[in-house]
Amino acid sequence: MKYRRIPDETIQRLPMYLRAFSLLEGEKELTVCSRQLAVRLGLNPHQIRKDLSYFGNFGRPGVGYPVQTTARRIRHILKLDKTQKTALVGAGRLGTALVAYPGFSSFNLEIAAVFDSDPKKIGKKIGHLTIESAARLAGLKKRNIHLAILAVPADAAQSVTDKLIKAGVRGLLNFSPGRLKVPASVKKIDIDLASQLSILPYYL
Amino acid sequence: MKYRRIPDETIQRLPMYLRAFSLLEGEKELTVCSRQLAVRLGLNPHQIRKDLSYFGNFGRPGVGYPVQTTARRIRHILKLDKTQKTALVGAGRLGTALVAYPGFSSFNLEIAAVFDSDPKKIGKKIGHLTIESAARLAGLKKRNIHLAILAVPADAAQSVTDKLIKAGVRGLLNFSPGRLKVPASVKKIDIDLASQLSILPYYL
DNA sequence: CAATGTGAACAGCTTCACAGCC
DNA sequence: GGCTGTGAAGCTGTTCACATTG
Repeated sequence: MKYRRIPDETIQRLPMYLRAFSLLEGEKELTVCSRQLAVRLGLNPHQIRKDLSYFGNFGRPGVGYPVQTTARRIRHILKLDKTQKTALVGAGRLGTALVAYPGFSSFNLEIAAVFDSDPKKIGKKIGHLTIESAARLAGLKKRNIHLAILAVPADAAQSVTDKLIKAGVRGLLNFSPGRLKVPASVKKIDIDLASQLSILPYYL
Repeated sequence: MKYRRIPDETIQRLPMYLRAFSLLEGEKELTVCSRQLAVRLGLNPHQIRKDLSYFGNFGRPGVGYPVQTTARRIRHILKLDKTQKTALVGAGRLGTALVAYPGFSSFNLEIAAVFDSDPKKIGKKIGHLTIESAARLAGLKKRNIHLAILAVPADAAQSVTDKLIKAGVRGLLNFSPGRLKVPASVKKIDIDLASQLSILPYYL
């Protein structure tokens, strides 16, 4: 396939594909076809084939997709073949829940540091991590941490973000509501819990 | 404007608009034009005008949008002009964090009941709510609760969902990964934390 | 003159149809 | 015959230009 820009939507579906392929790996399946995958994931087989084809020829006509190879290749594309360290800023209830969240490890994601600005929290432990002062954010670059999760109150979000970016963070998962300005070189994903929930009543 | 189907994306932006208009209400602004709003929200003025125009004539040419009226109308469209009660299923760390989450109330959203299947947790309190047995989910209809947040482990998600739907729930905010089958009459929004985070390394 | 509302142009993603391969 | 990969068609959402209104 000649080069075409890969849609963001395709990237967003890759973790779903990876999860499915990992499961199939565990089930010792050797190959899987787009039709079976589509049933498992509740989407269209054409979509799956198109998505995977953006990255080269994953499958073999007449056979399907080799489970192990494809899993490996998706992991590689998402850069999840090595553990990705993430910093968490905000050791409130949401932050604490995220540290304990069991879903990250299967994607090779690891929360490797926790920061908070509240002096009373600094030095305390969450799981096996010690809460550090926000002043130490600048050290992230040396620790090779380039991803961060933002779980701080809205009024602190922008200033923390600025510090993170100065410290070399280039990917941000933002739980705080409202607008967060980041340079184009930084990828930001917003999860606004209240907005998401407030959409539901509309459909009642 | 003659009737046209309203894009889902437009609905998804309404909470953002509502938040902005609520803020402006607090600032005692009387009107606001799409250009100002666009700057505040970091998007395109055309987009805002198009979005709002789906619901009738909100604004006045030459003037802008009346802050209070528009806020009220968006609240009405989203059915947030009355408090919307939500059930939370899963009193783990994530569930606990959600009960305490401060962002819901400004949208008139209220977590009004908490359920868990662990007998050790039942009867305990989270904030001012008492954790109830999952067996009591069937009573949601009588309590006039039609929305639910699902924060249970993946393997319990489908069976809980089936119970919720039997109990009359018609809107679901789902935090569990993997596919959840719901009838077309039920609106489901998925928040897959691990998938979201695992997209970030791709862009590094 | 300022700003909305909207048909139309545009862009991007999804679905389709089928050629090519196993 | 079964299944992938892909150009093309179809569809949906965004951006634009401008007529219209205050």
